[in-house]
Amino acid sequence: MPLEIRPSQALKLWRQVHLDLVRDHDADLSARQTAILLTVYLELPPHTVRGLAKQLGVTKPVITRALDTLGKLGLLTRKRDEADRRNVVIQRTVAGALAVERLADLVTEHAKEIGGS
Amino acid sequence: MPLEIRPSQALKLWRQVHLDLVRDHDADLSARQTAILLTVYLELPPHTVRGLAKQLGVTKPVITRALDTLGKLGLLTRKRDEADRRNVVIQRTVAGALAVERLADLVTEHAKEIGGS
DNA sequence: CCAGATCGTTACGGACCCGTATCATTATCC
DNA sequence: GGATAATGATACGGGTCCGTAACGATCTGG
Repeated sequence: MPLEIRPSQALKLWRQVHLDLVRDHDADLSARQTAILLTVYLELPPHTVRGLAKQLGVTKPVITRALDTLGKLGLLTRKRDEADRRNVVIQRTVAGALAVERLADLVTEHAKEIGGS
Repeated sequence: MPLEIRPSQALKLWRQVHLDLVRDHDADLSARQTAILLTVYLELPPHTVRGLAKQLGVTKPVITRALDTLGKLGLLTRKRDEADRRNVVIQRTVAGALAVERLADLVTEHAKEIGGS
């Protein structure tokens, strides 16, 4: 049973959520940062810089810089992989989980407000 | 009949669409630009710089710069209001309508892929 | 008319992000 | 061990955006 959304509903939803994100002057993540954050919190670990770069179709420095920013915001952490010390494992944080949860609530709340017209 | 989305579905949808937006190296609009674009195309005209600034809760220069970028991309146009020449009216374009439509399709397509688990 | 208000834009200094190229560290394989 | 490969981080030059403050153009009211 797929999720049924009509184009007009999708646009209304997209707009309302983005309005909230813009008005909430704290969390203004770029599309890349959002994609990284959600990938780390939705997909099974482990997550590496290389793996994320491949999934997003971008270069490694892009991931490194995004991790710098997301780490500064406390939304995730980096740790050396002790098995293979070349790798860096990206780990979740409490603050990050809360931010993801808040985003989920934001979307679902606005979905409720959108009539099925 | 409200639109029913559970939090886990919302997050999957948000991630998949953002992954597509990141991989599509053309249209990487910021959250503010997206909010402006969708407001212009979903809400009734006329749209002014001041009105958009108030709706988004940001300052006027932010809107001006976003309109510069969106205009350079051909997604909308500015026109002097002849009745009150202090005002600037933001108008839609064919390319902008297509971009909005493409975004709507992107969201609805990914919604279909998300199982109702 | 002319002072004041309103509208959108521009100037400026600073911060962030990008893509390419390069680097330091670590593992692999003969 | 030593050459090679792989990983993530960094350097650099360039572009975009931000927030505050100022600006020119235009309307309004006495």
